[in-house]
Amino acid sequence: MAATAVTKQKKQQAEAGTRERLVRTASRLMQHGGYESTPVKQLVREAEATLGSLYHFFPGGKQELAVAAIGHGDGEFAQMLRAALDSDPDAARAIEATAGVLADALAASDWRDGCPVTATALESVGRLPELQEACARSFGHWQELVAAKLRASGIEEAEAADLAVTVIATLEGAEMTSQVTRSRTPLLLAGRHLSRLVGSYTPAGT
Amino acid sequence: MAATAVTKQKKQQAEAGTRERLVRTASRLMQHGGYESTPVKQLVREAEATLGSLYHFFPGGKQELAVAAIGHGDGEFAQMLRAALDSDPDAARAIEATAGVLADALAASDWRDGCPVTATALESVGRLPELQEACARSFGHWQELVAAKLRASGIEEAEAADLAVTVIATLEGAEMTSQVTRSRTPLLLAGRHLSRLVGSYTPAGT
DNA sequence: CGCTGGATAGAGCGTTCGTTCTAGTCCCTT
DNA sequence: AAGGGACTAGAACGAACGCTCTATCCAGCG
Repeated sequence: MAATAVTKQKKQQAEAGTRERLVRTASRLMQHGGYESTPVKQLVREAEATLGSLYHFFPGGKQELAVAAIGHGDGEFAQMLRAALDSDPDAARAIEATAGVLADALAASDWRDGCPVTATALESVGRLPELQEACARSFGHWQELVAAKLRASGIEEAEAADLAVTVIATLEGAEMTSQVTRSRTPLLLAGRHLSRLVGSYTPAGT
Repeated sequence: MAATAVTKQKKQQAEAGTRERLVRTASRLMQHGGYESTPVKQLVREAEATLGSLYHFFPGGKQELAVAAIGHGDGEFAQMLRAALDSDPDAARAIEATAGVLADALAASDWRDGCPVTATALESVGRLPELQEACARSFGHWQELVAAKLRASGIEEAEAADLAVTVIATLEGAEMTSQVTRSRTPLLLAGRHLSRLVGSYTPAGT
């Protein structure tokens, strides 16, 4: 048991290359076009892997890889979120700054790099339960990050949790609107309004 | 010219059956799974039409039909939005009521009938420009409906337009979150928070 | 040194995709 | 009654889909 565990660890280091490349590429492509619009062959080509490798690492095929890709996107977005939220001690201003960061990233990618989960989430509803759950988990993680920031700014526990749900939902909706209209404005407005909303819950000024 | 116009009018009444059925079915299926996940054959079957009819009415094929379907979904959603916004003279309360209506409709459809545009909008970004523009137009229409309501409640012109963008974005994001998590809560929270936000802009109480 | 099993490689499977095409039906006009 | 255009009908096409399969490579071990 212990021996197999060690072996497995070694193997994972060795295989990290191809497996990681597949997951990262899948995450990026699904961020752009979602699940159905991302053919396995293109995925494998861009990841510089082969079909053999894909089905070796993911016997469950495209869907299993997609679940892993959502997990990867979850982590990446969470990292960006943490950094943006830490940029200002005040929660309201930090959230406005986050919207700004999202707007910049979106514009810099020619409006391609939206939320790494949204597109897939909508496709998965009611047809790919495992994917749908992975997406739901991602939203939960991000909400928790925001909630922690709100609590740190003195907002009461339950209120913070509720507010965090709306903050993430608004950022998601505004990001989609910015993508489709090719304009930073929706995200910047969302930032401004979320800041005002959050500010109305914080006990004191800064 | 006038004669052709009359002829056309007659024809449109005659052809309303099949063409309308195709558009309505496309709108419904795309509401659930988006563009790529909706095969033409299934579409034609459920609309009780045939491929011949589809390519007769929409020489541009699936994409042209999709644009028409987005337009149809736009109109349907706008109608619902108007009704919900009219349910209360106060803008803040009306918007909260709207979120409630969306939550009820979503739950009643077993979380399938989300926004008729969102899924397609995300898929269209950067690959199907005509579809993307149709989606952007839809968002614009809905924003205008909300903006009018806000202005009617005494919010200043420019402020109302900005706020309307965030209201629609938040409702979109919350609806998606509700769909994926199979829970009314995100929509209901969005309604409560939007109400508070809008209330902070309205001049007087009620 | 040969053996073994994880990893790579891609041709090819059956299926399904969007679309085209020809044939046919129906009704309006003359 | 005859002609013509709008509409219906679905078989068939090439391309692309996700996936399977056999062959090969190569590092680690007895």
